[in-house]
Amino acid sequence: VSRKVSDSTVRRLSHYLRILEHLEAGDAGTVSSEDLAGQAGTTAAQVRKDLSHFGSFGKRGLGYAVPDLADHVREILGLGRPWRVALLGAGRIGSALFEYADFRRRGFHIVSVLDADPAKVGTTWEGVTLRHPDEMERVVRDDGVEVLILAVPGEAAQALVERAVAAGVRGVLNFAPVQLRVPPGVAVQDVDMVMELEALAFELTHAGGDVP
Amino acid sequence: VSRKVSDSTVRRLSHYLRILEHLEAGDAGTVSSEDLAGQAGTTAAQVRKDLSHFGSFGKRGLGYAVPDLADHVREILGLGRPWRVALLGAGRIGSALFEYADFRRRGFHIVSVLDADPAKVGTTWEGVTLRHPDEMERVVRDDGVEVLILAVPGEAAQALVERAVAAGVRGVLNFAPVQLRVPPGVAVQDVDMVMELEALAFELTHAGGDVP
DNA sequence: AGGTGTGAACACTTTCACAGCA
DNA sequence: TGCTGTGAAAGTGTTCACACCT
Repeated sequence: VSRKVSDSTVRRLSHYLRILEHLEAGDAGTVSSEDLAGQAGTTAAQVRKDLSHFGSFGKRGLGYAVPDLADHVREILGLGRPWRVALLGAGRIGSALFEYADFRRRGFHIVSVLDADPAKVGTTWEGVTLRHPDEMERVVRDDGVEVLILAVPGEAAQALVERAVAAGVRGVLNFAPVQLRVPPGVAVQDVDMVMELEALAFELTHAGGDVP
Repeated sequence: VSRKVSDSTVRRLSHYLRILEHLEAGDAGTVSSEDLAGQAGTTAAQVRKDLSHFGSFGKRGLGYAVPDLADHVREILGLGRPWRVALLGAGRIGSALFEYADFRRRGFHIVSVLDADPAKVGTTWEGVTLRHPDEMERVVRDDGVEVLILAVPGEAAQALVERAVAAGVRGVLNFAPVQLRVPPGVAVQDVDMVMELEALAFELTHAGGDVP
């Protein structure tokens, strides 16, 4: 028996979690779907529907207990355990991502870094020694890598992903502007900043409302 | 008279454009919706429907002329002219974005950089002198800034956006993990890398298919 | 009262299937 | 013939409205 949960629902859950952690840090012991919706920029019905796919976490007439709901959402998203992540590409974007503290805060630990630049291979970043992509298979196996953050220029992306997947990686966060081909069972999330800017350009261009 | 175009359609158009520019660089003088769909990871019907919102660009029995269609898509997305962009936040992520060549290639020109760090203010990056956010209004006016890339730590985001918008900015590409409040007529696109990783974690966790 | 959980109504998107033109 | 452009059908996601619990 399986119910499909939409991608938008998952994204919203992630957003709710951010807000809940904010509330946890503050005083609030309880929130209503109305409150949460307000802060997340959605509707109360949407919040309740999203949560209802996974269980009944609220108390009627009261709302949701903040720490309790936060725990549930973390569990739903699969954040109940740490994730072992490899960073592929130690260039500008790669190094920025490596230092991005919010990843670790949510349990995503960058345990390996790979880069083809001989000047970088062998150096150490906060205790992680940079390796050459030739060592992909060994690194994935030895470090127990589950997820790959792909921040390489683009031409090399597909070949590297194939090796990573063959070695056991099951998820890829892809910053390369290419359509990756992966076998079934492997999850890919694309981050395309040019696409976002273009969506913005479109909105601004067609601001008046109508399209020919 | 106004037809609404869905966000997903716009994202796909951006994707098509990337593929078309690839084809342009190669030999291909013409593509079918089938071809394009294959490379974009969608269906032929979807491609045709997406394009049909804006006109009839193909020839029946033949397909689409590549350079012609590329031009049309560029025009649709609002890339027919350059865009003046300001970068707010010259930290790790900000500096990576500044050097991201694909922005310029598509006509997004970073004409101003602002950062609160006194050690950075006054220095010059590829001909752009870093300014302090206090000068926001002057910078937006003098440099003709239309779009803001927001790459600041998060607490400061809302206040800075309000000033930028008041000064005339109409679009924001937001990397700060906060829900920005902007007046109607201002477009915001959020890029949340933690959310992407969480979507990945969710997929991997619920791989077997079913949800309680 | 007050706010959740949810089936049913609604809105939007994608897919189908085919008429129509090069 | 081959492939586009497009109404109609199917499928998905969102909103409504209210029964139900505390």
